[in-house]
Amino acid sequence: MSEKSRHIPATVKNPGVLAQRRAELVDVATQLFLRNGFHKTSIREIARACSFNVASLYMYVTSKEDILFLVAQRIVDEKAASLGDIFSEGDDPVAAYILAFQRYCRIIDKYRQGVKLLYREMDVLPSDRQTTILESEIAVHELFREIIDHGIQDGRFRPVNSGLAAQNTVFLAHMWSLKHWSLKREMTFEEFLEAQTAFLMSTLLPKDLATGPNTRLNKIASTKRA
Amino acid sequence: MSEKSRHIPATVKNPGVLAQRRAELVDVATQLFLRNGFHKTSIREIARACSFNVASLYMYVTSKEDILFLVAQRIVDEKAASLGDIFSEGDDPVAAYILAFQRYCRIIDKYRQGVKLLYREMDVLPSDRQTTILESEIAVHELFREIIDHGIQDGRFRPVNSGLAAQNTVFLAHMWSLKHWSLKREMTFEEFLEAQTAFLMSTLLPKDLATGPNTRLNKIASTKRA
Amino acid sequence: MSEKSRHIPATVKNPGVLAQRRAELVDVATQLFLRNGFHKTSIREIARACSFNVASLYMYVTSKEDILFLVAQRIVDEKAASLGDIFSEGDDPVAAYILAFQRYCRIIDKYRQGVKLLYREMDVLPSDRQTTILESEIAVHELFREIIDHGIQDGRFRPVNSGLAAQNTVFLAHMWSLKHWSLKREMTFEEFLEAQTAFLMSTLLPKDLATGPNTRLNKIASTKRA
Amino acid sequence: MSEKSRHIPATVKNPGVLAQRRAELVDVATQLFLRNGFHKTSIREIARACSFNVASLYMYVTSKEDILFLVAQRIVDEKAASLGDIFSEGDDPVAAYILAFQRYCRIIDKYRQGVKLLYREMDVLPSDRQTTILESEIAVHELFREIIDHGIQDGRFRPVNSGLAAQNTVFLAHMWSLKHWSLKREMTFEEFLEAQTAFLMSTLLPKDLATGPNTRLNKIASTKRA
DNA sequence: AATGAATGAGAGTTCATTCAT
DNA sequence: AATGAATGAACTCTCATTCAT
Repeated sequence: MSEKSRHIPATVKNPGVLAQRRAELVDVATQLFLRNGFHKTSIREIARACSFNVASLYMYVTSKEDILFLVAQRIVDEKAASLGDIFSEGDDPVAAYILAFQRYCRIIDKYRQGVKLLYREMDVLPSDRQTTILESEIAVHELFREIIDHGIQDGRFRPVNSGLAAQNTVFLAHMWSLKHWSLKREMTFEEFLEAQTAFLMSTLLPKDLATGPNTRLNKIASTKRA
Repeated sequence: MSEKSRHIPATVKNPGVLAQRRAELVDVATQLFLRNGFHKTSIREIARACSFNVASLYMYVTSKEDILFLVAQRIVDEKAASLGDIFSEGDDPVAAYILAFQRYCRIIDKYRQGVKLLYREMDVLPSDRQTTILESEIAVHELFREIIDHGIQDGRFRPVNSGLAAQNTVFLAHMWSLKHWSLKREMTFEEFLEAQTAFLMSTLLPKDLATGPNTRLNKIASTKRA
Repeated sequence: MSEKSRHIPATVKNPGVLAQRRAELVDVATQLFLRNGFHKTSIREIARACSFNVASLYMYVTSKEDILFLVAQRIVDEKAASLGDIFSEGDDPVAAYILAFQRYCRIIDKYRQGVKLLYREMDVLPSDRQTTILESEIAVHELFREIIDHGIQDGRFRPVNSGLAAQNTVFLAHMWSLKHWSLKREMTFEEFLEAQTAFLMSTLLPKDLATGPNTRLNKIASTKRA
Repeated sequence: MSEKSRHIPATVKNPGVLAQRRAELVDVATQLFLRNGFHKTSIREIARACSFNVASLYMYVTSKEDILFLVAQRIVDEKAASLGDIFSEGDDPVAAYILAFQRYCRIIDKYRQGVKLLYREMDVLPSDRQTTILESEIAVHELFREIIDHGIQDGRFRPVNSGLAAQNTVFLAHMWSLKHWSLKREMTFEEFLEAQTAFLMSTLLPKDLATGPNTRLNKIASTKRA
């Protein structure tokens, strides 16, 4: 979890103040980055939008790049927090998979713009920082892979390449963010969710189940939904 | 095809010269944008890298943004050209789909970085320019959708939501570009191609075919490959 | 000695504390100024290097300039202290001169970098502060001048312009500091000392002594050396 | 002569324009550096003082440091040009030495502030640039050393350490610049010149000449003066 | 058609210093 | 007496763009 590379030095000492004002800073920066992108957002703009003096801002971060890292971190962390324990519950891998995917999709929907931001501006960060962020993404892959592997062992899933299947799962959820401009014209989020679930299940379930009506599957998920 | 919004004003009158030198400009700019991103590439850098004087460059283009548009256009156009007539041939929708997908994937592999660039920098363009670029993307969706619809009508494909299926098809090809940092550690392009083909086919083919060995499918594709 | 202009106001009342912590401050600042120069050393750097908080530092000093003044003063004072009573002892002006010069040279060697710092950064100080520092230098001139005048009166020295001779004496000692980059490649400090002593003596002693072997002169000095 | 390290890259191509405007820039910068020092002079100040836009200024230099280097170079070059051929003429090393010293002193007087600037700000430059500047200084040492060696071989000078003697010669000329604040209160430049000449001659000439009246020596110099 | 030179605006960052506690 | 946090002003440098020829 490379705790070290998550650290960003600050001049401010009081951890409470640091956390609180950084939160303020990151909030504002996130808004601006989402709206105008990283490069078109100036430090002065950010400072003006919070109640920070430009120099004060630099008590909380070392560089503009740091702000992007904090923003990325927050998105990733909130995503992780939202994911919570959806992977731990239950023994049925099919239900677990569906539940997890749908929950993950809802998180993507919630952080739709944040996800897009990550895809867009990640390369600005130095590679160790990128790695830190991407580790979180990989963690999600792994969780899905575990479920899929479970399912394969149980004979509930077909013996697919679980690594790619997991990545496809995650990527097809991200699609709601990256292709939103196109998808929103054709379907609602709920429709996307249902169709995409069916789509994925048809790649995992053995033939006889895969072709059945999806309603049952979705019902499982809906029942367990928070 | 909104021919109008494709137009970029220039001081240079001679269309031959315009086309030729723009091509040079776009070539160089593409390289630099791919390597360093749009914002970290300066006009001076571009001018230095081709045989242009900074001021001359502005005879072929109105702003730096225009260059990005031209670059985006070129990527999109080359992709389109590469696609060529892969959709027109044959009557077998299954073979057509597989062939088209695999060919599209190869194009994505070829323009891997260009595709990434598009995802990353598209938002810099004003929305009408974005639309122009995205129309080309939509065109690809449509082509896939047509094949799928064909297949559904023929009974060769399941009655899926062909719109989403088409977008998934395209998006899962793009995955090779966007997730290359992760995928390349686990598989070669050919492996990706094969697995992803199987993945998609299992969502389209009726149960009895979907679970069959994929070798046959790939053989079809290989046969028709250029 | 313009005691007034030596004073630097402070918020701290307790004179003991003031002196002690100022000493610490000046110590650290001297190191940093020597290493990086006055302008490239920031207040924060100084505060970080001692046990001071930036704001606390300002209780002992009114401005960054003050610190430079204190540093300059300390160098000058330590030089003065090292000089001590070398001028008072003995009646032989020749021996006294040689002893004083060589001792002064050793002090310059000891404070080599400090001397350079003074030459370099003195102009940053307001002119009254400069004067305060330079008075100390003038005092040294005067001491040398007295010896020389003595020698002239005794007939041991030629009737030179004692003012300039004194300044030359001091300046040629400073040379070890200012031209160290060049001199060190050609001679050791002891060689410099001996040669420079001979050089100066040849300008002061009447013809018959001046051309004699210098060993005798140096022996005198060596004998009385501390 | 490390011609390479003398070069400073520029965006401006026309060498005439480059030279002319750089001269303007260096002129102004010299004034400001002399008056306020390098660090207290801002780029904007310099730009304002010539008719340069800040960005234009950067077409002629790469950094503020470059300007200091150019200023230093100009001082050093003008000094060198002024020195001209004073060393080549004549066969009499005594006359040559006196002439050269006095001429050098006049140059120091002319560039009094420039010389001080060099002593003060040289350390700001990176060491290769420093070396470039100091080479010029060393060249002067060497010229004096040659004359002195000549004189020693001819038996006109005493067998002193010619290296140190040469450096002393140069350094005592610089004294007029570095100690001007003090010297000017006690003597005019001409008085300084005469006294310092006598001072140096007494270290070089054998006893019988050294103690003679200096008027003759000065007369030699005066005759040959430009 | 081409280009060398110019420029206003603004970028990110750091500074010496002071306030509030 | 001490300090954590704050700040206005200034810094060097770069940019996309345009003028004059």
